[in-house]
Amino acid sequence: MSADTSAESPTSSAGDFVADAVRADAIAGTYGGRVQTRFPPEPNGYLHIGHAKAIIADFGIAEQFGGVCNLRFDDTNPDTEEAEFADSILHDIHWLGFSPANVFHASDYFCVLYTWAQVLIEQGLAYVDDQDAETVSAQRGGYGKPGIDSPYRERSVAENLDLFHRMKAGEFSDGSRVLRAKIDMQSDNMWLRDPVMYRIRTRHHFRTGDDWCIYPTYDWAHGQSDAVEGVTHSMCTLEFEDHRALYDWFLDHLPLPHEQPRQYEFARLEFTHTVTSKRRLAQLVREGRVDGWDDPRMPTLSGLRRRGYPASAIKEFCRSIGVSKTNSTHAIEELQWHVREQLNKVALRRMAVLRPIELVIDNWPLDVAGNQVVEHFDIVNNPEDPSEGTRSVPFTGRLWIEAEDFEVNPPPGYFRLSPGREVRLRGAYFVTATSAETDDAGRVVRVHVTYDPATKGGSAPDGRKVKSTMHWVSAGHAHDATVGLYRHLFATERPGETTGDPLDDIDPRSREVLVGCKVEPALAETSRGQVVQFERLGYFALDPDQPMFFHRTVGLKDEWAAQQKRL
RNA sequence: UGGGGUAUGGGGUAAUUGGCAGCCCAACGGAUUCUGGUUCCGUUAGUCCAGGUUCGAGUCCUGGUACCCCAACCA
Repeated sequence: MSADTSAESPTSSAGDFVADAVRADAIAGTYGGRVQTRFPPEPNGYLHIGHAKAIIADFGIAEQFGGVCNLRFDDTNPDTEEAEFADSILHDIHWLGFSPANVFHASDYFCVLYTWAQVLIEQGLAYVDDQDAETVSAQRGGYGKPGIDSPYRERSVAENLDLFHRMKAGEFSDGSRVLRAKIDMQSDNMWLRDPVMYRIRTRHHFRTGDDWCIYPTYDWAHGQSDAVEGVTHSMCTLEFEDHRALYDWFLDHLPLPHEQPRQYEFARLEFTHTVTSKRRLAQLVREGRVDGWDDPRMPTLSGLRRRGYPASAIKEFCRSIGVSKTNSTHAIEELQWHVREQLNKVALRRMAVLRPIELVIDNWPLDVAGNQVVEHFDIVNNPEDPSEGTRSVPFTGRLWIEAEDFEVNPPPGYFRLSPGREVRLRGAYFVTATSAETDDAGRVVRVHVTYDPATKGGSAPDGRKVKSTMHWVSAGHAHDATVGLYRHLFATERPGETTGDPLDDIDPRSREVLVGCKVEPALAETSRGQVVQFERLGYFALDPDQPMFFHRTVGLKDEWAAQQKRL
């Protein structure tokens, strides 16, 4: 299936029941062939990987059927929302490669919502309740237990209208009154037990300023905003399934400018070892456990971007998992597979040594001044893409190699360097180990080898093979760099497995930083922010904010550790 | 305790709507390879349970089981 290796190559995408619904509507002519969706984030934090699924579903459906998808900020709660968050959200959507047809805000409709609330009041379908939140909640009853009517439920239309106007005028204190829909306090669906539509909140809103002191709730704002905009298919996550009856109820009683939209619910995207809860991510930022919303350890889109995840990998992953109603937790490795898949085609290859030991070539020549000869080799930048060309890498008789690339007593299946064995130094020469020096603790610190001048460039004229090709960095030319290895972002988040403070679950070993690893000089020419593959070590992103600091994006095959264990 | 949902190999996701259970990841085996990467070939393994209808059931019927969501003036 590699005939088409372009980034746009469509992999088989999983099924999508919303697409089926759209098709059915097209056949039935429900919306006159119109398809309109919307992505409705609340600007109270940065977008995380979980949102990517919704973005791709919303924009994807519109794209697939030649419809439009708008961005609509669900900014109905002035307590938590900020312009900074709205900006970051728009930026992340663009990064993923989508362009909203329009950028709307629920707050654009505060006036319509206010008018429509009066429409409901006039029909006797909404009333002002003077009770406090606790009382209202208690009266709501419980599962299997009916609720009881508020004593204010039967107020006259005139009185409700008057009270509602005065709520808006700021005559009442915060929390002293609410506007409620008059539906059914006996309903099995808790959301139909006279839900709150407006609450009094004397607060500054980041867009409407101090124009309002009453704010609509999610339920009163969402479906109505969809209806005003002309949305046809309104997708949200599974926990809103019970709200659909309310969504429909409101719209059934209002003078809508378009055909009535319908809500569809799909399962939220969850990963192993990953926190996808905006509340907890906000907590990490607030308490300074991370450097910010875009910290590379964060599962936010901005964090992943900084970590080197290509947007295409995230999109391909989402397409592969489809849109279904089954609650499921995806192995984070699955996302990483897509990251490697994309990166393998484009990441430049470089050599680096994370845990260096010295390799001395005893028969390496000296020049007339008695210094070691320096030879330069042209090494291919990306074997997957010859057009990336080669780079010149200096080579001498004193090199750094990876500590784990040498074993005094090689276990079975180990085919790198060991005494008497010949291996290839990538792009340079074949070398054969002769002896090793150890420190006081018995660790190998220096390996002595001899090289075969006939194998210059890395291949033997007599056709003999070696079982291993190792990476290396010239000791006299190496740059020191710092590498951050992110083992796990956060602890496993599984319902039932979490006890106490969520932050206690974070693995303190989640970040391992290696200081002073050795990288080849050509790395310095690689532009910042780019992802390179360190030969055999995995993919690393050069942090644009920190000179010579690399974040591990993903390993090649993270099973290396397991293989080691088996040996 | 009432209501709303969901169940397909180890993890996900399909099945022309009643017609050979397919695909991706993982695992395992082999081939290629100047990265223990990539690529290629192959193997293992699945319809929640119990009945029923039918020539034929993942799909339809009956009855169970498990898990998720709902009693915010959050979204």
